[in-house]
Amino acid sequence: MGKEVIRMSGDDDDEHVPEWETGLPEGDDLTPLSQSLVPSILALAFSIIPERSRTIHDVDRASRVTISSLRSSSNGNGYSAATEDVVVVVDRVGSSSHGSDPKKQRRSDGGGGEAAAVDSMAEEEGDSGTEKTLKRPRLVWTPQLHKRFVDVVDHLGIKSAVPKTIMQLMNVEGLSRENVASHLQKYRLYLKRVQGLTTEDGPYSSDQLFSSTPVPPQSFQDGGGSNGATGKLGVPSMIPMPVYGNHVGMMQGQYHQYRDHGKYHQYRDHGNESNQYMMQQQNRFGTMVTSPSVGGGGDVNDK
DNA sequence: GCCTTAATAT
DNA sequence: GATATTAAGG
Repeated sequence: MGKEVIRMSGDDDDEHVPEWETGLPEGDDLTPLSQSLVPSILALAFSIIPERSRTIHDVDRASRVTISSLRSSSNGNGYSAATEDVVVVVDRVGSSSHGSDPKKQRRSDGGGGEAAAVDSMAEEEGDSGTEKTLKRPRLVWTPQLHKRFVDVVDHLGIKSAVPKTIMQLMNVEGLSRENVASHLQKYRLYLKRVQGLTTEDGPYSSDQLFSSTPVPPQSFQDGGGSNGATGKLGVPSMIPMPVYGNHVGMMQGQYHQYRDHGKYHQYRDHGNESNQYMMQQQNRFGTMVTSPSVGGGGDVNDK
């Protein structure tokens, strides 16, 4: 349990999951998920190779990779989705579900194991059912999750990216507005820092310092460390993630689901409602991370 | 009510 | 020490 070896090699499977694609818009109908977060000039200065804008196809591909990997490794792990109920929509506990929610739409059937991460670690409180009282495990922003976050923020524009909107666009079950807000806070701090270094700060005094950390080597992927998400680079560990093709951490995603937050719908239209097309690429891969090092689980932490 | 900022907990 | 969660202010 303590270790899930992730291997992303043969990623070019051609496994499609038709069910998930029905109803989804064509890739060409969608606007690019993101654009380069770093201005070209800046990128040039830092020797960052601008990546092409991502499209739904990219996301789809990533999803497939994830799925295939899950399938191949689902045996050894306890999180193999039982059979059905994979998608868990936790928001609103008592509400009768209607089948129209985009979130619920995605259903995987035996085999695929994609669903919310509700992980269960919530053993302590009694039982399932009262998600409201459950304590939510600490959310771990995996590279993938973060990437998605960045994509969305980038898509919205840093100025209009607010927690709620971001959360909606990310469309990740179990992710609360608070989670996003917190992460956004950190992200803004990071951006500010970067900007400070490049613009107002003198010439290129510390550019080198920064350019040396365009991408975290592998510190992100910690296998057992709880939040080792960041090594100790001299810089904030949040990097917009040029990591494309570096799917190393793809599987490790795991976030947990917490109390119901689902209370809002989407009343205030921000003008962009083009969401939904983002498929969830990482949902419940149950690994736990949080703390105790070893499979254990018990990290109930929280306060 | 939501967003931002600050403090606290893990 | 770093990151996430929680609380308070705007």
